[in-house]
Amino acid sequence: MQLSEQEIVRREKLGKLRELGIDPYPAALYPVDHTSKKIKADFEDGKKVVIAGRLMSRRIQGKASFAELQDADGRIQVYFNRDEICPNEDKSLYNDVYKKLLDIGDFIGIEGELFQTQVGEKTVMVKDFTLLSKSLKPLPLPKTDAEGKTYDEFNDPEMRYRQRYADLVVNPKVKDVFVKRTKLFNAMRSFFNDREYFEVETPILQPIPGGAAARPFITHHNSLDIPLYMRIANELYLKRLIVGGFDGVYEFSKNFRNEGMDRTHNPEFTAMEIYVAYKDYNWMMEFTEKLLEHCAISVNGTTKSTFGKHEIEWKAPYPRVTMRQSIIDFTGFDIDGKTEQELFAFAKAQGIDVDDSMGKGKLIDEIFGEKCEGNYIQPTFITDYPKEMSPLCKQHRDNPELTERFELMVCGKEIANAYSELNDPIDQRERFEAQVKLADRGDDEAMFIDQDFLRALEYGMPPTSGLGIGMDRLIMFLTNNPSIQEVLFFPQMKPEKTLSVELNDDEKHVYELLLKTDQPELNDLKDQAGLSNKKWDKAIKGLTAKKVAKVSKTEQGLFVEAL
RNA sequence: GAUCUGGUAGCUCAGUUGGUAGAGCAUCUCCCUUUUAAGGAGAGGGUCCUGGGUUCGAGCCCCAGCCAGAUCACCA
Repeated sequence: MQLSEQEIVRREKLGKLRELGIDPYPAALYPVDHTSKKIKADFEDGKKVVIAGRLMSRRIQGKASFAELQDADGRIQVYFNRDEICPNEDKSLYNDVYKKLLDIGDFIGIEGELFQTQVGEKTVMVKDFTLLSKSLKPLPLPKTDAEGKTYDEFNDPEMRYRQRYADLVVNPKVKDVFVKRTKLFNAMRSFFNDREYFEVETPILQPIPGGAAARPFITHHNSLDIPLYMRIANELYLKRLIVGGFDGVYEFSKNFRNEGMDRTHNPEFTAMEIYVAYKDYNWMMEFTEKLLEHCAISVNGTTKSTFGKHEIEWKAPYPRVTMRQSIIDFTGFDIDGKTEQELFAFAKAQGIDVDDSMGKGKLIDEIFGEKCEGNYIQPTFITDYPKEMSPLCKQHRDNPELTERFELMVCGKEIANAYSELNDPIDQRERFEAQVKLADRGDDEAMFIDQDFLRALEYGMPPTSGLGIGMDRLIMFLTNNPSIQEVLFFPQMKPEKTLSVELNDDEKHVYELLLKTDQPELNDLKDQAGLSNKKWDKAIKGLTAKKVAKVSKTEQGLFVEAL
């Protein structure tokens, strides 16, 4: 492994610390009794504290030094004074250990007393300190000046996502996003638990990937010798539990879809699904808007949030628009009672990309997606979707062409989807069969038939309403992040290239020639090698970089030497 | 999948018809006892993403590739 100079220096310091009898990675617990936040909140002159964290900045002024310690809650200034730390003749703890052997990024523990500097900064006067863990790699540290302008920010998205640990240490705002993410999950949990709905877990490895139309990941179970799919949704399992007699079940479900990746799609993502017996989608709309209002307040302390140039108002209630009305509003076209041919012709005329594999439902969805969806900035329920595109949803009580379904649109994107769940097992079987026909027509997202799910429905499922919320998208809207990667700790990335230290063919060739002659002149060796100028240049530079050869200049000329 | 943009020191970035690579911060050495924009002086540090090509000579031009970002397409 090729180490930078700074990494080598830090490794040397490690050795020197050990020579001084200091273990750079001690085992014992460190008796922390304060955090940076607590110190600032309950400041008291002269109070004794024990804190620990990462050393994040140092301003050394001879026999004294100010530094900043960063812990999980933030930063606190600490003051190192040589004569405080080293009251006796031996000043090495300050002069050597602190000044020379510690680095930014090291974890240290500090015992000290609180005081305020002449400038009024709350500070810990260090009485003793302990190295807790030595950092061998320099952190990519940004700087902020007095005007709040930041320089040298660690802001390359690729590096930030690949090295999220460094991103979190160095960019406090990143940490805030994930704190809010967890607050959102906690807020939802308590909202559901307060209503006595039951959190459950269902299989991630499934023999049939059901509950959504998406391309699954396939894996294989060795002893059963069967294919298994990673779940694309948990809907069908949660409904089985309603069959089993639970009144309300919910699950935060890691789902996996083998599809394209971009700023709103990660191969694994988190959905929340909840199913409540004896309810319908009208009840669920009220439930959803109350839930989101509650979540917005828990996460941001207010019902408003900013997303890009939009301010979103999460306060319930939200407007409700039928899909038919929405299409009339934005195109003037009434889809009611239209044939597939008429819908196809209209879509085509509107310049929407449609093809023969699309049924009526899909055509309507394309028209809605193209002409309407993007216009809903404030939370809006779109209701009553066509039957064909909602195979798990109950037929509308007033119109057999439609279903009792709504989606919640925010900033032109879908963040929630809910049904009055289909519980007629015979109807459900027919809908699955219709999906199979769509699949035969070329719709690669149509669903499989889950016979076991049908069996469960045959035992009887009470009328139930179900809701799914895309948690990643919701947190994007609540934290003003336009990219899903910003709200996932470890977004999926292509594997990093590993650099090989081995010699390539040209380097080997030159190296062999070099070994045959003792310190040849550079130009002679170049002629012998017979490589193009560029290849020669690469080869000799490669050899010197890998420290197997050395070029030295004397009065007689340039000579190459094997090492 | 398409198009555009980018990849240079630990970090953020410059880099002139193509002439052997620069700054600031960080690092190292020395000086500085309540600072806070980063004190003063000096030094070291590079696979210019990879592989080909053109050229006497490529960070720069050409071709192919890798990775990332943005926009679009796809995404019940």
